[in-house]
Amino acid sequence: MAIIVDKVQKRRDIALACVELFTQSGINDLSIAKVAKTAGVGKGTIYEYFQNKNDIVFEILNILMSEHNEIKKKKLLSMDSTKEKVKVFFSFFYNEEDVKLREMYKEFTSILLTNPNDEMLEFQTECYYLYNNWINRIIDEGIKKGELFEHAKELIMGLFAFAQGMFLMSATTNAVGDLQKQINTQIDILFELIEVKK
Amino acid sequence: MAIIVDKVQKRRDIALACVELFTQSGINDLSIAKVAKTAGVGKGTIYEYFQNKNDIVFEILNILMSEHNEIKKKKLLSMDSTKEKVKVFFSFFYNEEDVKLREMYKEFTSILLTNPNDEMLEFQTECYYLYNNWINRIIDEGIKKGELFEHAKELIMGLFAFAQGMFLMSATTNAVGDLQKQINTQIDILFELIEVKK
DNA sequence: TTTTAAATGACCGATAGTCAGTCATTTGTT
DNA sequence: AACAAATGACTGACTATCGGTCATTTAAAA
Repeated sequence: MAIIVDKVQKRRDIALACVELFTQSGINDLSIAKVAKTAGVGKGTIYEYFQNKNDIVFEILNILMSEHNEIKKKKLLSMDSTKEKVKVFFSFFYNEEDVKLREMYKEFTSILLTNPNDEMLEFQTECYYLYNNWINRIIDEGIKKGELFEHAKELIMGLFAFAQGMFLMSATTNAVGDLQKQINTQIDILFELIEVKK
Repeated sequence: MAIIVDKVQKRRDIALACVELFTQSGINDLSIAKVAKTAGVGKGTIYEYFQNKNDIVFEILNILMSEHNEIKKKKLLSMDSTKEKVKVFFSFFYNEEDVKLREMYKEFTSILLTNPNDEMLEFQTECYYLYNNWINRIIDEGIKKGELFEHAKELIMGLFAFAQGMFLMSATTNAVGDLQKQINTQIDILFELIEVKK
């Protein structure tokens, strides 16, 4: 036998070494050669661990995403107001600290729209369910605490799609000035409708 | 002088000749050589009329988009119910007859997310304003006719982003079953809130 | 015949992806 | 302990492809 490396870990390592590279330049301006050099491995090695350039984007997104989820989970636990929780939940789309993740998310979305593979679609689907559950739980709590009306859920579920759509627009047009404001205003409007007045 | 061709028209012609090609294969599987062959011109000629492959996508989208807008405009004029108008307005995202446009829209969005140029961003921005105006006018009419409450507008404006977001999700996950139903249900929910009960 | 816009495809440079060969480490044998 | 054999990891030269350029050709108009 010979050396056995942890394939999964090495894949991560290579991807991690290229986070800056990918978040600074767009994927289209990057060659595999450049990536290999940055990661300090040979070009052939890249293909031992990745199918292609898109696959590297996928791995980087995975890494940044789970980091992000950990942090957000903690943040949400330390909060009381349901409305604030919802706002923090959606802050991903404009938060200064999530720029890198957002850049990768844009690249990844671009890939999903044109060259998806099953693994990527499945990942994105999982994310969707995960976030849906998060919101659901936040709203459920709000209802239990008597802050929100029972019908809150059916209204709030559209919010995720709304935020996604606003983000897309802000990324693809010059028409969205202040994304944070737009999203939070919409949340305020919705809460007017679902919040139990005291 | 020599032959003077209508540059704008020829650009359209070439693009039109490739609509099928682009809507069937993804842009990544298409070479300029193939495009040129399909359009019946030399490779160099392509570059007389387009900056690059993305620019061809842009032209095709332009064509399909304005066709679509014409048709939709007429359709909307022939309708009475505000709610139905709104539903028809958003049918772009799932209508069987708009598949090709949607395919191109996906490709175009993908480009906008990673390699936009100013012209594309401006176009997309114009579209955004145009559609915003359309909805606004529909809702305004509804208010004037006494079908809707005054506050309808602030609620309905989020709908565009919502639909956009739902479309994105349906295109990038396996989690959205029936897009038409999802969108229409959300419209129904909203109209519950803004419709004047008789 | 001259002029000039339009069209062209051979050509070039870049790059994604492959693969035959090398290297490093472990295992088995004496 | 010494060494041979086995094998997975790694590599970068190589190939095929493709986007984009440009010198040349074509043909309409003057």
